[in-house]
Amino acid sequence: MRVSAKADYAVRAAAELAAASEGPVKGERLAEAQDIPLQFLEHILLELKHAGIVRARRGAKGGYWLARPADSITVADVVRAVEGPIAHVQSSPPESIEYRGNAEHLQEVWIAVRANLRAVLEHVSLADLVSGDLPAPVEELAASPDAWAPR
Amino acid sequence: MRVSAKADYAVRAAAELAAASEGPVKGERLAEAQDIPLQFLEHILLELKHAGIVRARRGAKGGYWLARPADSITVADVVRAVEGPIAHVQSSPPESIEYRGNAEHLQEVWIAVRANLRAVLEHVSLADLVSGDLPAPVEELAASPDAWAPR
DNA sequence: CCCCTTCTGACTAAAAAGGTCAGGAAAGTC
DNA sequence: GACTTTCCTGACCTTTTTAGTCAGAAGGGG
Repeated sequence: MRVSAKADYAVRAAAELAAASEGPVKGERLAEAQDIPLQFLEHILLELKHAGIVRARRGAKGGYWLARPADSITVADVVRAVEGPIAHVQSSPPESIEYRGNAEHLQEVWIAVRANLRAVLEHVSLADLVSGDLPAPVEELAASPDAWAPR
Repeated sequence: MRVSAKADYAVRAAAELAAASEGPVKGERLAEAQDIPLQFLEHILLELKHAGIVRARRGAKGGYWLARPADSITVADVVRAVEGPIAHVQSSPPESIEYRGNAEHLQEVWIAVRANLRAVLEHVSLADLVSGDLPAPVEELAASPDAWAPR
């Protein structure tokens, strides 16, 4: 139930790309802007490229840019590209698990958990993230003081 | 963003305890009922005991039982006991992370993610889980066919 | 042709995941 | 008091994941 450094880095780099209006951005600039180890970042960017989220060109004047408009790429897209499916249980998707005995309804709980994760991650685009103008339901979640309390 | 086998096992064992109306339940019975490796389960039960969720007695007629009524223990309690804090990013709680540059609003996103996780996990009690009578908002989440679609 | 930058695979160290094994310690029974 | 039962605990183990680093190949630009 935790977010890996890789996923965090990936989203931050993608946000930086979303904000770069023109031309390819060098890996080094992304690494500096977000304070990410360069060599690790390049591996992440490669994964994003393979997932079709990012494009790249080599050589002088080379760099990375988003393959699609920033408002059509969600945080979920980026996280899935580097971490795989969201909210798997024991490495299987919750809809494919069969629970027995008194745990039968646990499946519905995990499904609800995933649905609520998706409700945030699939509705925040990179454009939203950069502008800070998050979808209203997400904004509301983050506005509650209770959401900021540790536990 | 995944649920470990340990957490899954812990919740299932706790559900089984919640359903056992009377007397201590032996580890072996729990293991059989939920098809969990016995020795691994005992370690998990020990963690639940240390967290004050479960109690135990040794010897003949010994076993495990819930330390509190089943409707006052949530799935979140059990998951936290074995997995630690929910929705940490890079091993830190989201409210303590400072993002720079174009990723500034990422913090709000992770906060919203955690809030939505809590919205499910902290509101489903072991009693709810066993009866199958989940809180209405959770039920609604799980009812949507979209929530069952892989992605 | 040379420099720049991405691309790729190999490698590594440390931690986590998912267990197993062996024995000790309390509680109950004969 | 011996014996059985069951929990309790630490040590150990294998595999996978995490979070990187290193070295070099390959493609673009001037």
